[in-house]
Amino acid sequence: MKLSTPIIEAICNSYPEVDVSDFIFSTPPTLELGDMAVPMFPLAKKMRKAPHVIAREIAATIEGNDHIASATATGPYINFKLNRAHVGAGIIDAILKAGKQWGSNASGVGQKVLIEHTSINPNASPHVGRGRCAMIGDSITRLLRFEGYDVEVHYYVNDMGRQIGLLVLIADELENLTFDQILDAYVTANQRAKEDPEFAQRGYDLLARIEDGDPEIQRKFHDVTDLCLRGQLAVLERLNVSYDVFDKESLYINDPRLKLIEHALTETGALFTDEKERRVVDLSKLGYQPEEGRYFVLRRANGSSMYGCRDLVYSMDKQEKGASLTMMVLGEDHKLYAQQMALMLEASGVPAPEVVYYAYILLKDGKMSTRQGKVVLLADFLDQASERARERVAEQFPDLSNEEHDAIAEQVAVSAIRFAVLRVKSNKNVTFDMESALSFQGDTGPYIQYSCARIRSILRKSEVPIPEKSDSLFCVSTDAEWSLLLKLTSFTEVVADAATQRVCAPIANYALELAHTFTSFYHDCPVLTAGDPNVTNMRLLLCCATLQTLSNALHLLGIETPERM
RNA sequence: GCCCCGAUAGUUCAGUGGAUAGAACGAGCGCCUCCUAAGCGCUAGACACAGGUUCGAUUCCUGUUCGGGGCACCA
Repeated sequence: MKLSTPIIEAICNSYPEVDVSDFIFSTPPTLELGDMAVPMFPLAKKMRKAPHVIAREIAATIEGNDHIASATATGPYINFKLNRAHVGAGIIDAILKAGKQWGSNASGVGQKVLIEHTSINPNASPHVGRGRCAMIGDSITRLLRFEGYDVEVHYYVNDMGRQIGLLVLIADELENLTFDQILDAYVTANQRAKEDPEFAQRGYDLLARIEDGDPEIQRKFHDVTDLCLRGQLAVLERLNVSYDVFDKESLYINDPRLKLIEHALTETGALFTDEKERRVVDLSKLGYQPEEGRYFVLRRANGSSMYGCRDLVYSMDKQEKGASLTMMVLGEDHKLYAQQMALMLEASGVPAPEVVYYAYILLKDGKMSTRQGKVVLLADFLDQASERARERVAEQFPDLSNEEHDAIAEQVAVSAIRFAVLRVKSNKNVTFDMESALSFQGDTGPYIQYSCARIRSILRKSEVPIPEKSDSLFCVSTDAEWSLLLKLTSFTEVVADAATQRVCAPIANYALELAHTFTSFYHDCPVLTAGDPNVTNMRLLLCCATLQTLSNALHLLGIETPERM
């Protein structure tokens, strides 16, 4: 039950004319003032009385019960104190009963979602900017699954196009191209295409041939793409990011459904052949206002299709898979493009996907640049972070095996990067600083994992059995315990808001706050050495509930919690 | 030039139409015979600027400045 429900009931009992929508709950600045506050400003207008007068009147009529200990008017607010033992026991029991499901509102049960994310061009090992897309997409997937949605994750493989053509040319020259060489090869290829028109033309020729279905060329494109994709997926897998379905761009080249789209666009008068024999969509015919970005080219003069062509069919294909919601995670550089696609899709009777955008990750000295080698590769970060974490764990737990050291180190490294990226709202540029990301101190993923490890340590050492639920002697004797209980119970609401808004940053920040609240409790309230068996019991329950909540929150972020660290 | 995002402490980030704007890093001072010091406590420090809406704006709106992204044959 929500903490606010008994309060609403109590007020409505005395004031039947008050409507639920008049309530805005907030938290008083300090626990001394109360646990929950209701400001009287909205009611003041309705009842034509000063807020502090109403507060005093209403507070006087409220009687304590199981849930409510007291109601006090403080200026224009009514501050409620809750019955700590009763409410606290209810919170603990709800968490332990729900277990791994604790926090879920089950808002997505029975609904299917198709989400596409990451879809990196197969040309290099992914850097942290690309990783932002993967981590956001993966966390939204986890969040929606947690809420009960049936989610299918798709990855669009850009296995053709000019860049792959150039890469194929280079691969032909160098034999046995490896994944590690691909970035260099890609940079070289682009450089040459710029300086050598003949080389560039050969790349375009390859595109025309693959579109004609030349099997030899298809094989070459496939080999280069596959090499690259496998290398990229290995890195993403280290980050706990996974996909269900891989859709190859090349499969959509000569898709008959494109004709349907072109037909629909022609019907609206938007699709025309321009003076250079290109097939162009005039988006202003579809309701697009600005002059910039008004025209969208579907086919080159020679009839070969542009990227957008295949993407239109791909979007149609995704929509036809029967999901009630289709989503994409895109960099903000794709905003205009996605808007253009949406207009063309809708004109063709295909609903546009819902898009989550993310802004770029910057480095301290500016933008990342693949060409200048100014990037932080995910693999490099993970290697360094893992190495650092390993040294620490090996020193602290020499009894554990090498494999265990490695496993913990990797979990810590992944948590460092995932947390650092996910805690920032996705529409903001993030400045990534290698040193602070590697430090594991302060507001970091490892800090939260550390809190979990401390809880596990207590549970391991407990000589009394861990209780499964609260008993009649449950009591909350300190503010530290009570603050922790209040923090725990707010998880459900955090999840609900995050899921409806398709954001994961609030989950990350919640986990951090909860870890801080737990640590205060940890320092103030001895568990095993409390002296009173009832207090120990209660605190053990509190530890279990906190561990469950932190684990659930971290799971949504794709972060695991080691037993020791 | 036009369009879309953003601007909170020295730095990196939270947050809210209402009671004292939170952390962390960095700086200074403390704390391990005590469940893991990847920790804790204390001190110093911020809502870019100007208007407007409102009983009340850091939050909503407009403008300015600064930063990021985009604007037809790349994908």
